[in-house]
Amino acid sequence: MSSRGEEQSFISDARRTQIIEATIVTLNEIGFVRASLAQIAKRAGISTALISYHFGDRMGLINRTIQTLIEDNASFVLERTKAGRNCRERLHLFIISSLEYQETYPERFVALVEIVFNARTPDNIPYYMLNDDNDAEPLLLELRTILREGQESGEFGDFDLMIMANTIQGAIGEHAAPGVATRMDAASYGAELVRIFDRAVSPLPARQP
Amino acid sequence: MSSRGEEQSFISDARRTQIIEATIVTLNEIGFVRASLAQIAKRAGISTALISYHFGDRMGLINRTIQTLIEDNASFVLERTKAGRNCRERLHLFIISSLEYQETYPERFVALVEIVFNARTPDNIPYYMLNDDNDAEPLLLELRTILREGQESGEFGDFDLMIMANTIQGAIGEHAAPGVATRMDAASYGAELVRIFDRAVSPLPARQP
Amino acid sequence: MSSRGEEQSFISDARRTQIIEATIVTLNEIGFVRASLAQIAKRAGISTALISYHFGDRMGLINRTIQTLIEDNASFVLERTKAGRNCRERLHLFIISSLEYQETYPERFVALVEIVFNARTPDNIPYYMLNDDNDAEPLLLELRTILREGQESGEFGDFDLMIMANTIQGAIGEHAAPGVATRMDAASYGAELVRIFDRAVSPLPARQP
Amino acid sequence: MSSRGEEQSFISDARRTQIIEATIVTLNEIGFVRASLAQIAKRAGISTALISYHFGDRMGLINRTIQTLIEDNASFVLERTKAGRNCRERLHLFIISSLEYQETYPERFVALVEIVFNARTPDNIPYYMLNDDNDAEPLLLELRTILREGQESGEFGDFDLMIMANTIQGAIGEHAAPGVATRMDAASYGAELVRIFDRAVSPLPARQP
DNA sequence: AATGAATGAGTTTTCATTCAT
DNA sequence: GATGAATGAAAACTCATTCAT
Repeated sequence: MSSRGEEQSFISDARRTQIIEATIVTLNEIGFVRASLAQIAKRAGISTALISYHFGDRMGLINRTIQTLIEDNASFVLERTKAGRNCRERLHLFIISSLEYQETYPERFVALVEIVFNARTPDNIPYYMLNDDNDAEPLLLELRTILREGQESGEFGDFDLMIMANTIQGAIGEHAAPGVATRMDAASYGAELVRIFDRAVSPLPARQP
Repeated sequence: MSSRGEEQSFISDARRTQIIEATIVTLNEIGFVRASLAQIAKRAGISTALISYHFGDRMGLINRTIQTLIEDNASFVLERTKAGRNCRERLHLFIISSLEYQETYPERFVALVEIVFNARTPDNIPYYMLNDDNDAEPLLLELRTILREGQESGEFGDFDLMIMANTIQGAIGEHAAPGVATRMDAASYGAELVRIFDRAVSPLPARQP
Repeated sequence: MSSRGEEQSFISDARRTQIIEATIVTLNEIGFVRASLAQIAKRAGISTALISYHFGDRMGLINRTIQTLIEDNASFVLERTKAGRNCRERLHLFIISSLEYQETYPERFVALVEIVFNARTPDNIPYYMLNDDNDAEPLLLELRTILREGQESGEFGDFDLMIMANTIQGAIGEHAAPGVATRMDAASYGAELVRIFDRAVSPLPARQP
Repeated sequence: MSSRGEEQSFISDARRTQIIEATIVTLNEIGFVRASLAQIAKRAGISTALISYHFGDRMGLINRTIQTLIEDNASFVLERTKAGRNCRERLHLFIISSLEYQETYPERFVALVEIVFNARTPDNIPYYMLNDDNDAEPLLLELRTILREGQESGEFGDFDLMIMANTIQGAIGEHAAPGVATRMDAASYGAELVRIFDRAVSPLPARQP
């Protein structure tokens, strides 16, 4: 509670933020495999020992970084999504704001991918295999909620919730695929995704000629 | 033509195959980052020097492995897909046989993912950013062909070719997502994907009630 | 200016000096080819990683070592040579003090030879082919200066400057040749060299009977 | 005695010669340190195992190579030197033909230097420290003989035999020093050396004005 | 005579981490 | 809070050599 303690905390927080930002830059420039503490420290302009001091060990830093990345992305998208007045609109907003985030902070998306697809727990479980259904992945949960409520309200037709949610999220991530982002900006890509999934989630109009 | 030359080639080829298989196992067990030559050699029951002898260097091995993985997957799927009598059927077969491959050789899919998302060229370009539209990625090309021909024949409606192709391929890969494969076998998952994308590619039925 | 900064610098400098001395010892004992970082570290009583830490890489260490060796030798000889009151005297002092240095620090001379005749640049240019006329080789430059000034003052006769300089320097180095140093100490060897080159540089008395 | 045996011997000899030539090329291109059997075999267009087969081990090859180089050089120079009708003439011929050899076969001289200054015996004695006075070094022996006989005949004055011999031989080698050979061809360099050492070996003319 | 296959030993270098200051 | 110093471990790679063929 002492002002000294707060002051130190401020400094610590700033340092941690700085290091995490340097980590994101490093992941973009040279990838997870080569992102050693030395490389990160160089980009942060500090010593490697200071990273260990603030994050305990390397995986501590990685975990804090991915946590930051997920939270940032989630808060950005969730804030914009909740403005939707019905499920279809919320789905549209989800797609569009997700792409807007990717376009605005491309390096954050790359850093996220680098960690998720490279990091493993000490017992060798890949991070991309970790997310048990309830924990983490707030965006996937939100997407499922939108879809479920849409089905319950009759706005959407019949489909498997998890599959549709994963498919939509996967499609969003594909904007970063090689050749795609260079060919089409996030808004156009989003518009097309909206068209595609509008049809995909619709209540079976194809069978009612 | 001498039996000597063939014999030696047999030995070499067999060794190379054995090492690539050990690489796939290693990538599954401990991931790309920890898949050192020592770990691979241990699983193959040989010395690390022998790997260098047969593949030049580590990236030589990685590149040969990914090439094998892509070719195997492609030939499996393409062979089954070509049996389709129209574009919709070929799309169905593409989805179903892709999932069948993933379910039959899950460790091959994981190995592919590990390499694609972790390897980088010497100038730090991620492998997942490499594929220019024409080169490599035979399955993505086939998928685009199916979709394009479907549009030309009127079987399919209007949508962006690349986006739809990427979306479908992404959705197929999501079968390996945590919780999905445990909840649903490849056949069921495929059936659901077929339903979803049948609607998504249909010629605008949603707007014709 | 802080005692902290100086202290740390002291530690680093001392370490670097210690490592260079261990390098010289190693070069004498087992030669350039076998002088691995491990061998040097063993003699210095430290880890190989510490060498890399202080010198970047192996060639960094080698280059710093040779630089030290050349500077030490040059300052020893130049200091004694400048006491000469005319060119002939300076030439005598140059020869004698060079041999004195070799006799006093024989291991430094060996280390220098080991590096110069074994090291190559990354593009395979031998170190013994590197010295362009102006750069480096301060002793050779001094020798040429003495000879040139002696010619200009009339103390010395006509001869090619570079050839005579190289010949004298070569002759000095030959004291370390097998059988020579064991047969004759530096002072006697120097006296004989002085006699020889006194005649060699003299203004053609042989043709003026 | 069988023609088969001779034939094989022919093949063996040719092979050995070929490998030694490849060794010389390799030593020139990349130096002793990097001249591995693999590099030599590559340049010879054969397998490394064949080198081991013909020379036992690496040092066997090196020793045969240096032996060849020394013999070639010696026979070239000795043949030309013996034509001299007195000691002074033989000294001139020795100097001139030595330089002619160096200019004609520069890569042989470099290879010799690379081996002599880099190779060490198993108990770490440098090759450049090996030559006991009688053995090997036929050219140094010849040079000493010329000088001794010149002194005995009165053609030459008083000087230390070994020192003068080493000095002359060192001066000859300096033609390969950086900047020298490019500035002056072997004939001019030889002429200047002859002038210099004519004075140096003369019977004390400097003291008789 | 010749080679491909194979390996153990050894190379340099980088790494994450600890510790005294 | 911050750093320079230091290290053991591990990385990829190269080497000389052996051996079966």
